[in-house]
Amino acid sequence: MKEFSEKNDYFNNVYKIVAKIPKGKVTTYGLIAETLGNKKKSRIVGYALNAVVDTKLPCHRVVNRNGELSGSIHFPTPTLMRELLEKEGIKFIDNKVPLEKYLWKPKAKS
DNA sequence: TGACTGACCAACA
DNA sequence: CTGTTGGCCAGTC
Repeated sequence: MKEFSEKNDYFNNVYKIVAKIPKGKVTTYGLIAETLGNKKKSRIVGYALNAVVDTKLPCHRVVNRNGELSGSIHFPTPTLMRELLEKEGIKFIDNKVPLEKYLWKPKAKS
């Protein structure tokens, strides 16, 4: 049985942070991973969103380091991700998000 | 049980 | 600039 150890809840940490992303802002996998510990875990962040089916998580606000919607391919429709972000007031540039404007920094602790 | 895969990132040739 | 390699963790076959 899995205990409630924080080390085992790496996914949980990701969900918590992603769920806290304010509207009209975006964050990156690497940034979340770095906040949790190391950037090398960035893979786990992306994997967490795919492994767990939780529509409550604004996964569309999570982009890669380059601001590209790499996760959009896993959405019901590849354009859904962009539509949601645009609806929140985010302007796309070359099919990417200008992180300098909309980048939101997650906090390690609530 | 062991090996492969995956929504990433950074360094190196 | 492109291609390859290493690193992390969890889930699936």
